[in-house]
Amino acid sequence: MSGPGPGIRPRMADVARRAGVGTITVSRVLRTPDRVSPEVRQRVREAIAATGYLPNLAAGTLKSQRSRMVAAIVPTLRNTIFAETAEGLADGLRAHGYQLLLASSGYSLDAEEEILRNLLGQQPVAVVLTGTRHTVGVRTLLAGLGIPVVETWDLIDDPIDLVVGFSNLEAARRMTLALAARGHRRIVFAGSPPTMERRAAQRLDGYSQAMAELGLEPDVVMLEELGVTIDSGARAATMLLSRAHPPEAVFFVNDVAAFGAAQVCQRQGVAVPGQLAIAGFGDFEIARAANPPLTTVRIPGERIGRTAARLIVERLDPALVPGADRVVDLGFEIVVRAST
Amino acid sequence: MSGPGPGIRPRMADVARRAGVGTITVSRVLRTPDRVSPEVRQRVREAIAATGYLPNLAAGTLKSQRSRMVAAIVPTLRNTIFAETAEGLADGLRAHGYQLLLASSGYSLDAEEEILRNLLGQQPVAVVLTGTRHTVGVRTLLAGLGIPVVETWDLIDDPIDLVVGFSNLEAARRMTLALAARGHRRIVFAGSPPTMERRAAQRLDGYSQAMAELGLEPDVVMLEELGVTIDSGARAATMLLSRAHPPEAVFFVNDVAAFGAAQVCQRQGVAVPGQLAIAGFGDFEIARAANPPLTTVRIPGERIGRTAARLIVERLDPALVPGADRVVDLGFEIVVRAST
DNA sequence: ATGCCGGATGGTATCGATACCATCCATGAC
DNA sequence: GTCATGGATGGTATCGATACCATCCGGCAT
Repeated sequence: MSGPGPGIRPRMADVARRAGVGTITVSRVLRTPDRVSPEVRQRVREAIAATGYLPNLAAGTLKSQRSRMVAAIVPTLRNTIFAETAEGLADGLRAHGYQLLLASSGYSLDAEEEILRNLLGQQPVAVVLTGTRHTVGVRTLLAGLGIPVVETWDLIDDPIDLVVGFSNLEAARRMTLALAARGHRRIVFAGSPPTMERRAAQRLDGYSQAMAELGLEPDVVMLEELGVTIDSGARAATMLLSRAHPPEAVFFVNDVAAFGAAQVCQRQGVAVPGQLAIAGFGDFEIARAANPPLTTVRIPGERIGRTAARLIVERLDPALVPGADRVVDLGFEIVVRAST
Repeated sequence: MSGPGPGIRPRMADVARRAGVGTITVSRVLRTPDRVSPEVRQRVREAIAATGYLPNLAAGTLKSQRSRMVAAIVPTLRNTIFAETAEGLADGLRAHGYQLLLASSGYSLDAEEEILRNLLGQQPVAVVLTGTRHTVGVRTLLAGLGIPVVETWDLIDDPIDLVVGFSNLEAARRMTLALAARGHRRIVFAGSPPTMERRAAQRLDGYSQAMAELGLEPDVVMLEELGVTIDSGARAATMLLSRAHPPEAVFFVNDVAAFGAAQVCQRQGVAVPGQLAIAGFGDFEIARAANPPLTTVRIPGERIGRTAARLIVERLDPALVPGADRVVDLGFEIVVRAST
């Protein structure tokens, strides 16, 4: 069962010899089994099992110029929502024999470029990026490559290649309008710095646009951290409540921060939504569990990953006719709960 | 700057020609720059930039039999704590030029083996697994390979190779004792099914052991889900509170579930810890944010990843003398807050 | 009965970077 | 002045699987 000793790994030729076939037949059993007769296939499979053979994919990649890997870069895995996208992507790809080469950029565009350079050396068959803002270097790199590129978590008219996401602007706009529909006028937007992320900027724009439509005065506060925390939301709420003239509603860029704000209100005896309405973004588990449960925007984190995987697989399989859509809008949903 | 057209990627020979050197010198500039004179190094670097050359790592891997990838398998990324370990690992490895090939097994040992088989084909230079329970196939596969293998999130006397974690048993035991020290006698343990995960089983054992030491009657309830949710904790709490003779304290296997229980108490007007003390496991952000903040066990999720990365790098760098320790205990910390 | 066709299988060149060994040159010791 | 030494550099074979093309065989149409 196990090899004769550590380090001595059988090669395809060993399997072929044992099965009494040529190496190419072994290759075919692994890659295109239906082009090999059942008996031979069976014999080769037994030889593979008997020798404990593991194909050296580096060799295959070199010759065929196609790896079985898809490179993906997320800002961070600490945020559940990107982790869900990563997992959806990994699952969707694995079902078709592709593997995920994953890296995180820490929200830095320059880091993204450097990481991408490394990842591309592995000859991935496709690339998945988070967001639609990238350095010129990233665009140049990917443009000349001719492999599928999927941008996620945002929508844009002229993607590098494909884009799967939803309109952050429209989502924030609709939530702002929903808050106004509940009778709130002084609505604050608590966001993360828009210079860092297009998603954050888009949400801010959506809020601003809605406020303009409503004829209301926009009022924005910034949370310090990018990976938005419970604490940062708590601090923002404390600050807002200490104002001489506190707002009627706060729309947080992220459920986690909104949750922190709800906690502060609870501790300080501030009625939610009576004195202060709170809305979040993301529909994380924490939003449903808050007291009161938080109004939020439900976004399809895992579906983004799965959809990206599907698009890639369709592109790569010559038998499948790829869909014509380069822009896939998965939409969002305003979930109104007791906090507004 | 960009190549002559899509698909035509420059090779090392192109760079070498342009710089007026041999290909091997280009290789050296990339892998061992200090073995090349500064002028030549500079010239080669310019040629690399001018041609937009990206090394084909598949070729290098094939010849050198060493990729620059480390394969890691986690049960899921949806749980923040594994995501943190993954991120710590990725960061620690990237600092030394290694890349993370990540997959998730969905808590299935058989899936783990199948995934590992695929990953090994990529010739990773090391493997990181979560947990210490694995199929015979996994052990056999890794035993014959001669590359560093790090098991994480648990401790065990005879690891496959290396293990980085903490004692789940001891952590649960100490927490149980801590609850008893607060005067609680009827202490319930709410865990996930121990047949699935050694970590869960170890925690259950730690609880049972502590209860035996204390001369108390163990009382265990099972949460339905493996990826333990707020809802599952809420359901468990509801059930326990509806008993004719409810317990004095509940020790949840996971902060998320404990948080759900705390919410139920709050809604039902059950005093915490007066009527029911609640403890969790993990010290997630949610534990600190709960009302009251939850007593919990702080575990070093990210440090596990970073430490695993360090061990791997030490093993792989022939210049470094690897530490002798095969078992690294990163410990845990009982964090007592207002919920007990 | 002959020849054609297509499915099954094999031989061989090849992908691109790196290991191994050879070569070359400058420096310093005698 | 000669030779030993070591750093810098290059030539060439090679890693292992797969693409390309050739070959072989059985079955079927003529």
